Amino acid sequence: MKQQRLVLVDGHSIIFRAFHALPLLTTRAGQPTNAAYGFTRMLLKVLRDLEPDYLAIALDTATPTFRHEQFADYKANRVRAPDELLSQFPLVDDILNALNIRQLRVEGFEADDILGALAKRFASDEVEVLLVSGDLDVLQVVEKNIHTLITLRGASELKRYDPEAFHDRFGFAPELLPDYKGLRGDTSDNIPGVRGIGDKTAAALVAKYGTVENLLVHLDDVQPKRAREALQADPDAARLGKWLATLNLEVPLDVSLEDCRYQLPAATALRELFGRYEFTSLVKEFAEEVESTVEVALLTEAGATAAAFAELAGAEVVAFLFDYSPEDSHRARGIAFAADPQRACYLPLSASSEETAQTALPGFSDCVAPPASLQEFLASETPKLTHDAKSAHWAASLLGGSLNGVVGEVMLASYLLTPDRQNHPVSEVARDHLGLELPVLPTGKPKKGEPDPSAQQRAEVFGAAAAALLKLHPVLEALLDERQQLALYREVELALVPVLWEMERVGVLVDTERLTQLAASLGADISKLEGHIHGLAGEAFNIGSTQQLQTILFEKLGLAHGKRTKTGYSTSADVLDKLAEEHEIVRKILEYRELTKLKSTYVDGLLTAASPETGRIHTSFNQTGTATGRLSSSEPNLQNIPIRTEAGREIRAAFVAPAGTHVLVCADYSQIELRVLAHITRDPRLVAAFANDQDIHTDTAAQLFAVTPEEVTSEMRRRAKVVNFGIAYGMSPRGLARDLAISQEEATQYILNYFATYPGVQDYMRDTVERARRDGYVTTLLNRRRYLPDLGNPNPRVREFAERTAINTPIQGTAADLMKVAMLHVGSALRREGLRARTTLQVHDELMFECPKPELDALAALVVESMTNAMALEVPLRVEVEYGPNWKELADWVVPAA
DNA sequence: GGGATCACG
DNA sequence: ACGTACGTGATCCCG
Repeated sequence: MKQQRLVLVDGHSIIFRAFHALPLLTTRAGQPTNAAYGFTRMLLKVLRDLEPDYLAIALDTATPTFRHEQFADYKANRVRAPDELLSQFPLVDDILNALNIRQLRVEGFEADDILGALAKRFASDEVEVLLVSGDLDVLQVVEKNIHTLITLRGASELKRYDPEAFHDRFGFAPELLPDYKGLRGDTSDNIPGVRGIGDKTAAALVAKYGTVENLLVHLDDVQPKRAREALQADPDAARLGKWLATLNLEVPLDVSLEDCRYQLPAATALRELFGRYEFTSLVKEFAEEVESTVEVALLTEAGATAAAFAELAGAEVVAFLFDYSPEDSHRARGIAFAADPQRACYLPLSASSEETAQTALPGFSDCVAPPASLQEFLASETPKLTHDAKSAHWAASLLGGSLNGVVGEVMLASYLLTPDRQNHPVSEVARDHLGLELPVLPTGKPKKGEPDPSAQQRAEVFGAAAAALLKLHPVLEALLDERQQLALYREVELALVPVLWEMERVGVLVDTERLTQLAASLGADISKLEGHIHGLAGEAFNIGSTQQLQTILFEKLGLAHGKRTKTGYSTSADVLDKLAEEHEIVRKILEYRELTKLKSTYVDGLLTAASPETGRIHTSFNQTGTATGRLSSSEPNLQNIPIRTEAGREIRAAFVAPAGTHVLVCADYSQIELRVLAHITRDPRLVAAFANDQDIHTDTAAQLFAVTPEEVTSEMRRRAKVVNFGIAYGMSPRGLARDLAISQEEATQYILNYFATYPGVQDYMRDTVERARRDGYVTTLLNRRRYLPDLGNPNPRVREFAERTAINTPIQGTAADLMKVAMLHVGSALRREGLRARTTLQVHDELMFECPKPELDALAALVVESMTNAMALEVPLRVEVEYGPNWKELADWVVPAA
């Protein structure tokens, strides 16, 4: 039988070598990766070159070893590893787990000891052992069936030592290495050695006398004289040095050869792993053999186009991508589709009639309406894959048709796999998961006079991308399946797309006249304030410039400055609030800030966004924009319309229902995050408070201040509310102290009281962080996942931030899961009941509807039912419904008497 | 294009 | 001694 091969790697020594040999690479997010990358490369090289049957990695532990206990100076000269290196150990851990490599750690022993011990234990004529290290120490166990490979030149090459190679280099037997090292010392381990004996002498002495002990017996004969005197002066140095350099082979480690049997995971998993850490070249190395090119047909005449669509009718699944025009992000100037990964078609589409030819492709400005065959294809139930289905709904609609049959969406699948990514372009997702380099259009704006990329170029790029979707989507689904996220993907995210599309399509009605009046009155107030402020300052200046404002406030007027920013002293509202008593100008500036913000962002912004024909605003609900699973809203953002100040609420008055015929209906989840917290923590008191429908802040206040609920004052309740609020963010005593304007000691006491009251919450915080550190990620109720590599970051600020994120994400993310499910339920209930009411906005814990007046009670009942029963938690969910003519004047809806 | 500021949950 | 909660997006200024 062929000799089996066991490879044992000294993890730390390779990681250190890699760190120092490679420039400081980082991910886009700033996580250093050079050591993890170099280490991974080395492992892959070992796997490829050595083809081990068995493989394990030994690692040092943080605890001191028996060597430290015996010799305080052992490795005492080592400087602490830099943060950039320490922060990479969690990555290495994750990589080893993902590669399925057995990790060996034994407290009190070094990786070297483990390598030596296992080598001796398993080496035989049946099993060859290869030790891989960056240190020479392991060479001492080299023998017939134990060879070692030592890194050369950083970590890119390995030199192999068998007994002969060892003898060639050192001139004595491998087992005498500790004797040699004991004599000459080792500066890197702070082994002193015998003063006056260096490399050459030590090697000669060991070659002649063998062990240190034998050498000391024959001390009188030792030549040269210098060495003899050195040994006579300090014989213990040699004994100690040898002892330190000798591997301890008595490692208590229960591991069998079979435990280490090794098989590299599938290429798909490797690409996902390497993609996560942006090891782009490794992703490429594990790329599938990609067909050289995709054959793309540019459809320019009706016959070929009709034939191409006819062919799709019977396809199992068709991938398509719209090519959007830069002027109007929802209008398509072309569509690419593919039913076969090697062949794609691209159909240029004309600009709509009211537009000029400038958005049309060169040579195609005379195209008329899109062909009926395209409309039929999009509207058909033919199973379709695309990248961004909601935008595709828009495009199909602008083409005068509709879209059906979407069964897969690469953007959403990629989002669930890596929610931290800022965007999910097909080209990057394909690179990460297929190792496929897709062609891209020339970057940057075309220079003046140059035409846009030609239709042919666009056809190549979009055709190749559409074809890639056919291969990409199954890979993403397989990864989602492994992570148990298929249900979340298909039944929540994918199902939500048409709901969001419908909300965007319907839009919200704004009262543009009211906004215009508001613009005028704000404008007048602002210019009055401006004059007043300039007068108080004694000169005209730009109040909107923080730099000019700093000069006026802190230099000219000599007001006390607070915290610094990168560019000078802060003029933020919390700093100005503290100065408000000092000088009238400060109060006026705060007022000016409030009004200019309202006017520019909201009044003017909303007027620009409103359609001149319909008065409606069609925001975009971004489904892949947050790391927690929430939606975001943009162009314009309708999730941050003012509510906290009286002037701000005037903006809400401009969000209206069609006058006379409709009402706005707003449905809010009450205390959604605290209910989720109660569910996740199962904390008895928290659960009971919600089960009994108590006022949670009053309940908390009663506990924090040790009074009965009746004795809770409004101030106590306010403070308890701040505490409850902060808990979900992993607040610190300092943050709480600042928010409540109390001492840190007092804040600490509040938090201690809180945890004493709700011990389940404290357990949750501890357990969540601990588990996240172990797994590398946190999850929500529906198994949404967020990776938190910074949990191992040695910088306390960075690490603690990650810890708070670990605490907050399951809470915020579960609430987001709940709301998404509720929206789906509401959507199907509206359809089932045949109501004309429409969902128009979602603001995280709130849904807004535009409702025909006669449907008010039916809608409200339906919404309460759908939202309340979205998921069954340990605590009941409560929903409050209000209605009115606009978003400011709302009245409570109550269940009508039967 | 980045930083400061401020609107929301 | 040091910076503060978690998650977003829009606007303005300024280099």
